Amino acid sequence: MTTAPGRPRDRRIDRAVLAATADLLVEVGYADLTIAAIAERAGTTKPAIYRRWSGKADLVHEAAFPSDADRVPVPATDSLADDVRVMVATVVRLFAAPVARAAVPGLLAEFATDPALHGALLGRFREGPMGHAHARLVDAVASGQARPDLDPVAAIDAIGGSVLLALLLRGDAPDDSWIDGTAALLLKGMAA
Amino acid sequence: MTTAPGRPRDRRIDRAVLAATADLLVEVGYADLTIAAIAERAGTTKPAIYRRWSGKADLVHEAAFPSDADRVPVPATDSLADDVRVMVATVVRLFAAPVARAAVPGLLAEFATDPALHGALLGRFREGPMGHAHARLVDAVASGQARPDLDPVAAIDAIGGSVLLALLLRGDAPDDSWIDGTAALLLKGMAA
Amino acid sequence: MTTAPGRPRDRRIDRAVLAATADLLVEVGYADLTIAAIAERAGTTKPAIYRRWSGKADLVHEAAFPSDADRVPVPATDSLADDVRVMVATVVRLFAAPVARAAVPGLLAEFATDPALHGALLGRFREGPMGHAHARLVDAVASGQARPDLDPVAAIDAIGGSVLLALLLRGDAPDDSWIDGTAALLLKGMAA
Amino acid sequence: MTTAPGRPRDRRIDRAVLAATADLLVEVGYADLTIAAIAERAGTTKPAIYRRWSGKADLVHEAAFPSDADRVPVPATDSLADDVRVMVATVVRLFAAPVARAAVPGLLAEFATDPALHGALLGRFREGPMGHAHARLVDAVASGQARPDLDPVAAIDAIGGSVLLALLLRGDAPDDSWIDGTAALLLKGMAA
DNA sequence: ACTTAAACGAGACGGTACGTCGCGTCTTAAA
DNA sequence: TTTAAGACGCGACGTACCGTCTCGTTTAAGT
Repeated sequence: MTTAPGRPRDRRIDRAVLAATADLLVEVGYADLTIAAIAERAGTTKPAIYRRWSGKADLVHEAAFPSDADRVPVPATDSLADDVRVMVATVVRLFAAPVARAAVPGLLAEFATDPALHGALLGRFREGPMGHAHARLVDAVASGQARPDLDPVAAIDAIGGSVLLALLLRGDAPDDSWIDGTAALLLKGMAA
Repeated sequence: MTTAPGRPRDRRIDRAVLAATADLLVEVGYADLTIAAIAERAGTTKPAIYRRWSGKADLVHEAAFPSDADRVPVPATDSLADDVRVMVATVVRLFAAPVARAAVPGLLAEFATDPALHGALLGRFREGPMGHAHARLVDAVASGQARPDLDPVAAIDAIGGSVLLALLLRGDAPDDSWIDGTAALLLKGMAA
Repeated sequence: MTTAPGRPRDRRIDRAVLAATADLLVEVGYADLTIAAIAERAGTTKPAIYRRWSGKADLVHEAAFPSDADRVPVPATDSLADDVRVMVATVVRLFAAPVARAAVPGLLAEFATDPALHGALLGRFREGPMGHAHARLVDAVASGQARPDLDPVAAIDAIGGSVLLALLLRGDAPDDSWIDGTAALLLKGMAA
Repeated sequence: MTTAPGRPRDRRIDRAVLAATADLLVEVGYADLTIAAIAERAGTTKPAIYRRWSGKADLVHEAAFPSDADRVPVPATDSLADDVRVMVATVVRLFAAPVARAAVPGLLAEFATDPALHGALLGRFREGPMGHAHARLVDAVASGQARPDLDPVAAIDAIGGSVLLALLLRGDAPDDSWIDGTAALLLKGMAA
């Protein structure tokens, strides 16, 4: 394996653009976010951005959910109750961050048009928290902590969907009491 | 109360525009839907549309969720299990229709920019199926069918969110087994 | 004949754009002339310009050689000597104007790419001064003022080409002594 | 004088680039000619080209008028008639070649922006055919073959300009009858 | 053989302009 | 007043080409 020919990419531009995107996303929202404004804020130009990302959605998806953010795994304990609560709290933490809150509705809208992007973000979640949760639930069914007829996919839909809808309907991050209530509801629904 | 002066609006244009919007929405998706294309398909012009609706979001929201569609109430029985299953199925029926599937992500994205629209659609749901569900759950808590510490809001988030996320993640309408699994999960989470 | 439907063009925009084009052409030259700068100077926008003209060449050609400028015919006297001198002076007047001087090289270059534009400007000249000159020379041959074997086309090439090359080679407008010398040369070449 | 240190330039690249430029110039015209395309056609890269020429104009000017092409002098006879005809034919031969026809309008346009290039090409012609012609005409005035008041500069403008305009107006190379007619016209204009 | 220095290919860089598209508004004549 | 029609101001889009740069590699000439 040899190094790529030609002038190498300036990684500082990657970083500056991602940072500018995250900042502007929070400031003006997804709809009013323009590539030109990102370029200006990052001190670079539109072509330099299009060289790296295919468009606004691609760029925002990387800015809002950087690869190293989902590297915080759900710590599996032997208490299903604890783990479900951690799952809910993790999803809240991930999606309630200002950048994510600003990005998510726009990204969801783009998914309808761009299946590739859809798959990319989905895959990333599957290999991250969603994968962990799925494995933990399968394990819980096997060990008898959860009902034998529990559908892990439906359970994950319920966990993620509750948080997503709470955010979309009310806009602000769910508080601890909401998290407790939702975790209790879901745990009772799953437990043996 | 006297009739308005001048030439009256042509109601056929209202209908043609709504129909064209629904059709195009399914054909090209929310993002690629343009007012000019709707006008052309409906055999009318852009100003005639802007005279009736404030913009794309307003128009789509009426085309995808016509006022008479949510007139299908959740039939309250005295079985919480039956009612929860009906709630889930109703939400699926409402959001899995092709027009709704095409409209929802776009509308969610517009909510971030346009709080008025957010409130409008939300209010409509609150007075429709969501309101029914909320009342039924409050009643269930009071009658002892549900746990006394159940938070009806969290429960509704879970019902709606499960369906929404299932649609967003997988695109196609959830099948009966998913509905059964989700209804069972949620019911067990709520029941006394 | 009925009037065109729709909102009519704002003729003031036409005029403002043509004026701005002529001004900027002289200020910055053809190569550095941008549509965006013209739009800004004219107080309008790029799309409004592209609605009217197909591009820079089309616009410049109209700005540099407005339809009413070539409406100054060569007055035919019965002296071929006088008329040839007027022809030379007319071409000088037409092409030595600052706007024309700035426009001509650029337009010549575009002709290679855009035959339609070539034909348009050519036709306009044919119906203007070039047509007059051609008619006068044919007449001169018939009346015996000019040599019977004179080719009017070659003669017109010589008149126009002399002026054009003088401008292209030296940049500044030919003075009266150059005009006298060239007129004398050409007259002697044509006369019987 | 010692030889330059470092790796010497590859002369094959010079030749390949000039050939590619001439070919592409004829194929796509000056305006649509890009340095990247030339580099690709020549099997080299943009920096290798910019190392040798300052830009498109410089490169084209060398490709269209190679230094050895103007080495064909006007053979001075003692007949002014013969010599004028040769002058006209020489200019036609020089400018009617496909490469020159494609290059000239573009180069003329660049002259407006780049006086250095203007001077360079002009100087080359002055030391070539234009210089020869000028000397011959001065001589003709002195020897009495031409009118004593003949302005050699105006005469050269007329010769070159006639050919240039004929090419620009009609695009194809002038035929022999046009050359005869033009030579006759100019000769009669100059002769004593 | 070993340095030295420039040319090489590759391709990203900052920059500027391009021509197009959709928005939501407006102006007109006719109905 | 609404209609059809279409131009309006506005602002962003994504692309193309410019001429320069930064790499790692190659090629001679001078040691």
